[in-house]
Amino acid sequence: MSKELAKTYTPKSIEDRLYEKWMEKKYFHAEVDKTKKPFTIVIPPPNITGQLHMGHALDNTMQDILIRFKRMQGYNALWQPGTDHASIATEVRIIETLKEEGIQKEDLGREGFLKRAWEWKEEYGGRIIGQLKKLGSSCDWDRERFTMDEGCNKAVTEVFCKMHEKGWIYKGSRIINWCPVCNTSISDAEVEYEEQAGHFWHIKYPLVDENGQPSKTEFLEFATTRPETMLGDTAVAVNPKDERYAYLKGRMVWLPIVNKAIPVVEDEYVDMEFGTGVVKITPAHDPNDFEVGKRHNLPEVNIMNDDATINENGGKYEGLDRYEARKQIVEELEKEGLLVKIEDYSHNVGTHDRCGTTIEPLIKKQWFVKMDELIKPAVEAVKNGDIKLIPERMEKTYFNWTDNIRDWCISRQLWWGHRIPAYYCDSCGEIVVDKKMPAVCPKCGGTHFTQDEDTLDTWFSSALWPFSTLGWPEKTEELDYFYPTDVLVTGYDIIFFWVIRMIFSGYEQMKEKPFHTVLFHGLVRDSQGRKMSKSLGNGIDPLEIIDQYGADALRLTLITGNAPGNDMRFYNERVEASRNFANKVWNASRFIMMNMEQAEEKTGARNWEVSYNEIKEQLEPADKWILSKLNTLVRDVTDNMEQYELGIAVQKVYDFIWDEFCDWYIEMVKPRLYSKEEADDRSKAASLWTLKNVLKDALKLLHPYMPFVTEEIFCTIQSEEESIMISRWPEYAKERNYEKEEAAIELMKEAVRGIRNVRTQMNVAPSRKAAVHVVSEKEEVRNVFEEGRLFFTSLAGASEVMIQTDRAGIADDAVSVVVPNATLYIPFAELVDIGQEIERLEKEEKRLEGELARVNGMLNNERFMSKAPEAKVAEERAKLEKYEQMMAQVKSRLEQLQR
RNA sequence: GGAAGCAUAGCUCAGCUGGGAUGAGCGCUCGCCUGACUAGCGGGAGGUCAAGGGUUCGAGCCCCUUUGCUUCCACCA
Repeated sequence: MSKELAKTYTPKSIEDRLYEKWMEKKYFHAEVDKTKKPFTIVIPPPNITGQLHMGHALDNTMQDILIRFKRMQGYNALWQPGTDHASIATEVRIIETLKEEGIQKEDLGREGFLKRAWEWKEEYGGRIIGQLKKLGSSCDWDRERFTMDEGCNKAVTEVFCKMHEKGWIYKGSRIINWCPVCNTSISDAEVEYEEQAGHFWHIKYPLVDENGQPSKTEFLEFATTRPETMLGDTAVAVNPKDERYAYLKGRMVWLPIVNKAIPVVEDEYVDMEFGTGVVKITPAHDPNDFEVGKRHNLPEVNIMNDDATINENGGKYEGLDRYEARKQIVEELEKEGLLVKIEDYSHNVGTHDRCGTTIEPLIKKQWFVKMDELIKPAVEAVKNGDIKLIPERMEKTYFNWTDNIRDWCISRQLWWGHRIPAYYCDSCGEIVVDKKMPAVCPKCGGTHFTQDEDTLDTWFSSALWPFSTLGWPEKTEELDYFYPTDVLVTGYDIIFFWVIRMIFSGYEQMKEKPFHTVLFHGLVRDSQGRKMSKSLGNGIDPLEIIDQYGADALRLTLITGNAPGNDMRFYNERVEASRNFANKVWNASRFIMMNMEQAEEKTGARNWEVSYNEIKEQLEPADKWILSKLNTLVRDVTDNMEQYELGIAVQKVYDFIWDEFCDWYIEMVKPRLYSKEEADDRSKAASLWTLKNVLKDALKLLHPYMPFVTEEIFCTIQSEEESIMISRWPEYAKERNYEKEEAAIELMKEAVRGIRNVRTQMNVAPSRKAAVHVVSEKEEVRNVFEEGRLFFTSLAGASEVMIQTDRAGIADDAVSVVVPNATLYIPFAELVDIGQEIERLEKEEKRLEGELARVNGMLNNERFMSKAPEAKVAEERAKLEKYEQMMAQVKSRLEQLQR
């Protein structure tokens, strides 16, 4: 009849099978159901180019925990999955593979290239999904989306047109970051600064004399890190307050090589303290110079082609690469005697975060999103707490960005992505932004249009993810029901790219926040604290870890021992510890099932398969104690999880299962289970009932963290529910609080620990079994144990051992240990070294003195008394009383011993 | 240049709005193959909570200063 757990825990043999079962049963699927409260998470869509890495594993484990938890709590839990087309990343990868075949993307043409890209998506887009499944992610795969599927495309076009109409999307000529290798503009957020060793070239330009010729005697010296840009210089700037250069007002300088006169302008931007206080101005190739140029109406001379070679404005340098041009220009300047000196200089250079190429600031016509109005509700939402960031300190990073926000450059010169819905009239060039190609030009009546060649920044579509995936811009039931979503889980590294943009998009399009909480996690680093990266080759593949230790172990490892938003180090020893825990749970469960089976064989009935009320009267102190402990655990764990303190919550479950349940309760209950007496069957049933039900609830608490092992055990041990993942989350039950029993067993644990210590010190041969009877002068303690017997295996072999238990705080209580069949009687005096005992008591006395001082300090402190809540004061008063009692006992015992 | 974080046991890290560091895992060490589990059981050693100052009856936690490390933002030619 009974199913059995395999003798050894082998995750490989259970995980895939259980996942398939869950899929088949459609447990992950959520439908609109107005009778239930929704709980929604949208997945940060992984790139289709992606391979699951530790960051994903952490991110998705956290989401899965929250979703499974809420699902068990009875929410209609939807975890909305999908993937991101990742325009640049994917396009770069495809170009790479094409290169291997000796094909250029231009050879294929736009359509041919896109065909390849879609094939590529089909081939690799599913890979990461399969990997997420390995992890146990309970996403609603029936709702899987893609940022470039039909619905998302619609949403993108809709938003673009709406915002354009509002004037918040515009096309403008600006200086942008250009990647000469990817051949596209990139946003500020995609620029990564890198410290590079370079040079500082000190150069001088001759002033222009009265005849309009370069002076032979007057020069203006300055320094630059990019001498080649001089080809595009249109001015030289000094600070208006700089008296050294006051004489330059209105004069011109001679731009060598290009051989023309350019003005000297005065601008606050120039730092007088830095270098010579003179700056050459190249508006077309430097963002700051661009601003200066705008202020002084300077011409913008672009000297570069898109591939970073010099263009026709560079005269004889035309066609040279930027670095080659630099070399030759420096040589020429030197020949002319205009090079003063070369200094070594290390400075930050902007590079493209995707390919590492040094970016080139260029002036280009690009599409921008105007941010000043759009950002306001996003700032407000975090300020007034509508959206909570966890940990809170992330707010600083958030505001740092919003306060310095600049317009968002959204056009990319790529093919893979959402093509901009802007159309140019072939006859008059009029720009029409519309959802589809217009038929007639509103300006000239022309009927032929060409669509803008550019595509949108990949984050433009992901910004809409929380509502586009739910059907927007259509008015869907889903949108109505699941939006706003609840929690967003992500790494702090994409707060600017994604989080902020989703927030302002949500407010703008939906008039409502996209989620109420953002839960940030840190980076997963290697065992030495380095970032995991391909180039270092120090990445740990989560799939290998799963293969070796199981997904459960990996998940537990990623969640424990880490506070929100902090980076964590990953090393195998920690995974091993997690796997060992899974194994522990496995074996404890085997033990319980084994005993149930034996009991059934003996009595022919499963007389523990009853309700709590039916078994209540038969429970013994140990049973009540563990039930009470479990009850508290349920409350605490639920609390922690609701506060998103996942690591703390699971740590508590771990401690409960291993220490309290396995190491204490199971040991205490063994003698009862092994008893051959028929009279003990009732007691046996009570313990089996407790074992099974405590285990079941503990498994439930653990399930969000370790879904596979808990499901396998749950389904084996029990028949009425078909899966733990749709079972009911345990709830705190007041009637299962047994304070007296709890206190008594805790006391006894202290005592037994004492016995073990004594025995170890005396090197007494171990006895296998022992029963502990509690003799207490306190009535309530006696009452608890009157009927109860507590048995231990692997316990000390002494009998009639008196142990002081004032450590647990109750005076004059003592424990006597009776060992069956033992003939050895060891008087207390022989067991305890009097000197040691005095030392211990003196230490205790000192500690109590400290405690008394502390509590007295509090109770006598006016400020504390006026401000502290009553409960707190009462608690402290109780402590005071307890400490005073203990003190008295310690003192009398000391006196006794010292005599 | 601006900002944030970290500094607690040999290692990696928890410690909630200030109220006893019996902290956790790993490692080390001693003793156990006890009928669930050697992926285990029972003990033990190991911390002036980075340094200095302040607030407080009381500080790992709050404030200031210093030192060291990490990260983010900006970028001065």
